[in-house]
Amino acid sequence: MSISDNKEIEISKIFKALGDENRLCILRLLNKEELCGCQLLDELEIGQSTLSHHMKILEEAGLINSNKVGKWCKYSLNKSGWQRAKSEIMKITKCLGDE
Amino acid sequence: MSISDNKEIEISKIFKALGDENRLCILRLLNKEELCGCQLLDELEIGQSTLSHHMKILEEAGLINSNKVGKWCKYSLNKSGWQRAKSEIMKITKCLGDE
DNA sequence: AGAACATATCGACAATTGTCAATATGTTCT
DNA sequence: AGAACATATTGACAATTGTCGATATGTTCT
Repeated sequence: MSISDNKEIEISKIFKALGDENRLCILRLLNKEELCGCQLLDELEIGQSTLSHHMKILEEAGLINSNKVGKWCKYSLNKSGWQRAKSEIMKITKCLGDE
Repeated sequence: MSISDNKEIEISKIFKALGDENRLCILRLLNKEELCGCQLLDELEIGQSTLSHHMKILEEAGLINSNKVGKWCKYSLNKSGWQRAKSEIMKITKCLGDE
């Protein structure tokens, strides 16, 4: 469950969360499938505490959901944060004629 | 003219550029109209050198164009960076069913 | 109960970032 | 030429961020 669905999330927080290579990599991996932390660790060149830190930032930005199942924590993409990021981009670029 | 149109711009650089409140504010202002630095300064609570720094980051990310006209520098939104940001978001969230 | 595992938190540290004042560069006007 | 203006650059500094190792918490298995 996302802890931030009901909060007013600052849009800059979302973009900040997207502005790190490791976090973008995590998001691309989660696009393919739901994964737990230890699976993500296999794919990335970072330590466990660093991963945990990144997941917290992504969750607080509303970009992912986390679901504790036994000793695992399964992470997946959360639609609402993405929707906000996209609509903000649409809003700012509307004079450019999106297509 | 943008100095970065012909360069390969990293996607995280674009999101980093979007992850600052002042820069988002600048972009929202430029959405309404082309503006020069001194006009932007009137709207923001930052010093001139700080503004110049932000404009450089936005330009290097490919999000704005700058056009020197006499002693003024006129800034406007640049389509290509926005297109990349949007298409990256679309790519990562395709499993969520964009609409 | 104890071992092995998954994740979170804490404290420390280096790197990056946002900001400013001062200065430099370049333009326009008198 | 000199004054006034617009912007860029430099150097300094504080705040934030990404990273790690160590430790804590909680779960599963034997």
